[in-house]
Amino acid sequence: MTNSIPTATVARLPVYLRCLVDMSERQTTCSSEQLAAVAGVNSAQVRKDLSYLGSHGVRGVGYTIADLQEQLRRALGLHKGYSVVILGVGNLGSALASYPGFDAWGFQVVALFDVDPARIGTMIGGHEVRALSDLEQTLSNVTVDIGIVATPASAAQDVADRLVAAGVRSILNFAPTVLHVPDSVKTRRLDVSTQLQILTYHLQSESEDTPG
Amino acid sequence: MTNSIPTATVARLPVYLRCLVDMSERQTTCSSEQLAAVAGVNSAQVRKDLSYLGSHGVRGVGYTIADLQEQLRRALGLHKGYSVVILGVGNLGSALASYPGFDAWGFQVVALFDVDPARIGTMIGGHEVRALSDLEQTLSNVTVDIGIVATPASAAQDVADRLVAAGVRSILNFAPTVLHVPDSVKTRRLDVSTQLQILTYHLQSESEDTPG
DNA sequence: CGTTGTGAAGGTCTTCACAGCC
DNA sequence: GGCTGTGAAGACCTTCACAACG
Repeated sequence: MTNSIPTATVARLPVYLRCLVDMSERQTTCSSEQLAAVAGVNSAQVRKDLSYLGSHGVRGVGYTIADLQEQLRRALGLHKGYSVVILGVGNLGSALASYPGFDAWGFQVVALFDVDPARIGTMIGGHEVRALSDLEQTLSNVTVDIGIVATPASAAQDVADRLVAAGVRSILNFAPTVLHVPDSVKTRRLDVSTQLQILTYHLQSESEDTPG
Repeated sequence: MTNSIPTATVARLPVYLRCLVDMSERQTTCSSEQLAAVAGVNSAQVRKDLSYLGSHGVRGVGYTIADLQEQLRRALGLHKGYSVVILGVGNLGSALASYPGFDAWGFQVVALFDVDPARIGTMIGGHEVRALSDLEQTLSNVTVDIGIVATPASAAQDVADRLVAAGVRSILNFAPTVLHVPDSVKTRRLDVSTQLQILTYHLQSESEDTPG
């Protein structure tokens, strides 16, 4: 299947999906214009994005919400289930371990890891925290699709290397670091301070524009 | 100052800054090639990005790390301090309230809010949790630069509206929702499930390519 | 000699605008 | 009539490649 969807489109599909789930409580059909308004994009964008999934709209009417949801879930691979491990259970990792959004989208947390002896053996969100040194052991027994790195920046690359060595193909990185991994492994960064700094750029560039 | 930096560049500047902070422990100077390797981008990209800040490199040598850090901080507005409020102190909001990265970059958390009576009045990360109904009152007494929305999706738009009405210009949104705000207000989304779904797209599109 | 700064080329993404269809 | 699907245009972003320079 050479049906590759442009990156920019892929990044919007989860947004559309969520909007459709919301909408489905109120309507069964929706136009590209409506979806665009809710998702905060241009309607031509929506139509072009959806056309990569194959054309499932009806001219003069719009899209059937239920069908479109199904298409999106299929395109994003959400009809399968995925297993997840969380590395590092400090404040953020603990919060993630209890995050209800995993279940809701078919992700199953299979293990938590940390290096802190005070945390190892404790239960968080229904899972026992294991020693990080047991990572390889655990990954040899269970298939893990996604590793979530919630360690301090200093430990992130090491942990990522070990995940990669153990065959994990996807990493969600909360540490404020760029991870270096083979091309075959996909990583996404979710870094609070980077995003804050992008906001401060705009805050300050506005105040610069103020005439003196 | 019509010195506007392209969006794509602005998004990379925080990454460069962090890389330079790391590097500064080991060296005083660095080439675009080196910075590019660490930041995971092309070296021409680095040079072009940095050229928007004005040209501060030395041919044949590279950039002085300390100077470049200073330029980046200035461009991102980090020489000023910013005040932050956190809306919603569930798992995620609580974790954020204790996040050391705020202080490190000059952000000051000035208040936490929640609707849950069991949480109101408790202390988290050295701050007392206030009733969300006191939001307007508080914002009329203190200038707040950035609102961090860590509420459930269902409350996010309401909270955002109230922040905007109270004059907050920047919002960091952890709720899995697209916020609708005036153009003058900047928002950034940091949504775990969106990012996970982008990862699953790649996981599944690979397995599709496997010849049958 | 090594590295920057940048014009030009090449991609990718977004938006327009309208034919085609229900 | 209303809305989709899409070619074409335009905006934006990245990469190349090399002159300029310390």
